[in-house]
Amino acid sequence: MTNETIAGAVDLPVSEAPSAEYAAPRLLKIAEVAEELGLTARAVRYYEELGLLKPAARSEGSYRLFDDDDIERLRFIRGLRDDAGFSLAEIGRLLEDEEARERNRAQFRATTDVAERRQILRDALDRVERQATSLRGKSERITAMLDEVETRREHLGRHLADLEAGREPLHAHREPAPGEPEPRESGHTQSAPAEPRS
Amino acid sequence: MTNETIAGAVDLPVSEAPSAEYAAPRLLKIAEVAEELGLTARAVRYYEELGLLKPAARSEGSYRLFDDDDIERLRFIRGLRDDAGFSLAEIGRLLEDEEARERNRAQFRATTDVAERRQILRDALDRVERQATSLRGKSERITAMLDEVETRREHLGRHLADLEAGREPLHAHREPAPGEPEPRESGHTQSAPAEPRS
DNA sequence: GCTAACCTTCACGTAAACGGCAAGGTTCGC
DNA sequence: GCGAACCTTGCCGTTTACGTGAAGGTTAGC
Repeated sequence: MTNETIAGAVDLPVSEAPSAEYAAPRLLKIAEVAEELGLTARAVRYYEELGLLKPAARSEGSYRLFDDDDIERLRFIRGLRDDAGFSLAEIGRLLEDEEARERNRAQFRATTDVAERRQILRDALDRVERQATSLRGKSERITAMLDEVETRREHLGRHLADLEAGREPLHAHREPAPGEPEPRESGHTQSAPAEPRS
Repeated sequence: MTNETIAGAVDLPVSEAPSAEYAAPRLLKIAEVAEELGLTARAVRYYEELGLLKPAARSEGSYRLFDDDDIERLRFIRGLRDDAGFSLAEIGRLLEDEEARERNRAQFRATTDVAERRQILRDALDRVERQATSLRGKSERITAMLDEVETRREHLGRHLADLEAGREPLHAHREPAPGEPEPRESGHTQSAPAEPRS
């Protein structure tokens, strides 16, 4: 309902009017941000409290004001939380790594000492590898489950199509029945109780 | 320490000794299961309390006894929790779907009515598609992040290799610096504050 | 310049996912 | 047949990720 242009509710904080040359960077109040992201104001405050979100900016009367970067960051957080199932602590670590990366880039540019640069790169590489490992674990697990599910879906689809077309393949020649893949015994991605062994 | 053959602590529930022909199905007590899976006994009891795990089997004195299927199920649960970040409630739903699938297969085999079979297949397909959708969301999100991270890693790797080899490519010709990909402006997978626009 | 609507900071409440302890029953080796 | 070790069922405590007021300041429209 409200995912069209939200615009219309905010009009730049009055304090020290900009030189009218900087395109005013559209600052949103907490409820607006929350609405746009499908969060609650409380949640956003909580994320700030945990240090996931920088103090953003405050109005004269200490209202929180969020810019586009903040919103991006919040969207990122929400994605990690909802889609990837990370805890806020994990998200915090990922974001910290992200910031350390920023700082390192500055550091890297600031020095010309090769040894120091090498060290910075090493650190960055370590962090990135930790992130990758963490993600790969989740990714592999989920992909495996997804494959399994997709296989079943195709199987079911074929079955259903057969039935719909009237030609029921009288599966007396040991067809594995609806959703079961071929009886393989190496299972450890299998979950269902599987038929009794004897 | 104890992940070799656990055997030695359990000796089949005495009640009504089997005909000595059924290979005794190795039943484990809760602590043994917990150890093998890296869980705690409390957690396992909690999963049962939530209905994720069937009553398994009880010894004469009401000790919980777990068989291989239970262990598989627990391993599945742990995987979904740790790797995929599902809540126990979500896991419960997935497991219920899994069981509904089992029941449906039995139903399917039990009937020969084409309409009924078609309905069973439709239901199964619906459930599977729900699972797939749920998983795909997570998978895509994580894969996207992983790609991003991998890209950075390769970038860093090349950089470091260059430095190690002594041939520092004096990146004065606008090399993006350590971990930054080419400056693309379409960003919305980006999180870090990005350099000031002007 | 007043009020409704929004914001602020406490502060306590809650659901989820267990941890931990108490009081008592069970198993098992000796 | 007995004690150490393990199990049982409560039941209360804890951490995480917020929800829900309370008490009061701020903003915006009239």
